[in-house]
Amino acid sequence: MRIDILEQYQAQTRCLVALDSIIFGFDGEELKLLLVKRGIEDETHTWSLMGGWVQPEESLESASSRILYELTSLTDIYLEQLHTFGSPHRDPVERTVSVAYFALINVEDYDHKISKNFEAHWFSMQELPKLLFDHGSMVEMAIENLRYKASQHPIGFELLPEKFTIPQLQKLYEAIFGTELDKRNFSRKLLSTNLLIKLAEKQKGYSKKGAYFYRIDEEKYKKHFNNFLNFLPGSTS
Amino acid sequence: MRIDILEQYQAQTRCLVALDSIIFGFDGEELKLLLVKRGIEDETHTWSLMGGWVQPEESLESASSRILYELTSLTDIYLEQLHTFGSPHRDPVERTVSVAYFALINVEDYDHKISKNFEAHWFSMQELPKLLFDHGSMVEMAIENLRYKASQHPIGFELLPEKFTIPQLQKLYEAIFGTELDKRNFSRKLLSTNLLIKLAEKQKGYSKKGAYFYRIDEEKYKKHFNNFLNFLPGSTS
DNA sequence: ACAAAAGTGTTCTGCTTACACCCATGA
DNA sequence: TCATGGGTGTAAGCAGAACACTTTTGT
Repeated sequence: MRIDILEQYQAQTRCLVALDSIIFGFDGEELKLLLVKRGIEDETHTWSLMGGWVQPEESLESASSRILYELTSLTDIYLEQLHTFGSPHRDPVERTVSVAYFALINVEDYDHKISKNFEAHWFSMQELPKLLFDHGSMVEMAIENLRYKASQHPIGFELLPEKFTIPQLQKLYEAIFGTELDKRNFSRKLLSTNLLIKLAEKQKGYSKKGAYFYRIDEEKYKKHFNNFLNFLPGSTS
Repeated sequence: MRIDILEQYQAQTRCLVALDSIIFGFDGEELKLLLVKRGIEDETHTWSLMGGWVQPEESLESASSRILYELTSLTDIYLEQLHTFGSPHRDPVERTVSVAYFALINVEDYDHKISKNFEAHWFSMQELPKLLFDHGSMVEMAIENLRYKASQHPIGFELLPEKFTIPQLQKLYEAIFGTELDKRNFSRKLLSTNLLIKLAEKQKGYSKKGAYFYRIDEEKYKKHFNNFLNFLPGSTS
């Protein structure tokens, strides 16, 4: 390695590199976003995305998993890089480049008793508070991306418990797209993927008749992940 | 702002933040990638993506435009953030987080007489040399992304001169997707977008009959950018 | 006249949509 | 028994795919 290269490296300014996670959940009715008040340290009490800084020996992926784990104590969650935000003054304290990830978690698995270090709260997408810095744009981009992804890949399942019913899944898609779907067309297309395994058990309590539970065929799910689903329109009935 | 926040900021390590551009071009037959030897400074003579560092008062977008301008002296080119790469040791000299952008340029506009600071060369996608660091993965991700984008949005035009023929455009799509398309289906679907304006002039020299030139309707192009095109399969004839 | 590329239409198939009735059960 | 949500089938329309011949013109 030649000296002039090292000099070039030396001459550059270094930036803080942060990670922020847009964490989506679904409570059976609405799409939700998990926000935190970095309240212990911050008097302004603005809600913000869960975030943190990348550590010296960490990749971006593992840093964002770690940060998510610190908040939710969940592992193996769906996590995908969204976009990197780097306007010079997005963070007024010091220039910080932030890599945003979006995560899909199953709200039932989220244990809110854990990590009292953070004051966290699930917000309806309809009623988001004002967010820190440019976190609002991050959320906007994330929801767009989620819509696209969900239309093309069967990622909806990541937001549901292991056992779920078709009406639950339909409600989820309706929440993601903000539209109503025809249940006949929806279930036909869904079942035509052969991705679902019908269980003997029925859901109790929600409806009188009870809907059958299904689980996803993990093998096929991974294998067919890149197949288009095209779950977009289709109207009510 | 409370002291403990400032302390937290202080405690973090800073990283170098780089930008790398995956620059696509089309020569009428093949999809090409523009690579540079950062030869003046580098004895190893590895080819690499065009890159640079983000400056203190620059956004990521403007930094990548600037870097592209330094190499090609082109402005107003199609440039889109692809992904951010941050493995701890991807750059052996010092930890560098690199934000990759992909660019579409018209090869005819590219003036290779300019910027002798860089030894640059157009490579066929079939015959890429070994690349610096993780630039190979960047290129892989970029081509996937280009395929997707081109299938959903009419970005193909960005790679062509202002006036182009339908057979040229078809060859471009064939190069992007590595497949052959049926010219009847292709031109029908293309014209059905109403995005093309037929010119009186015909292309000379390439074929005996000569194909009509078209140009794109800029207004509609911008307006309909988000409309799906679905230019994927369709076989030969 | 012939070679080489441009240009153009039709049929078939399968997916998407729209739409309505019966079923099972808890209250 | 009735109200609520679960579950299923069918017909019409449309877009994608497959496919072949004529036109133009330079040599």
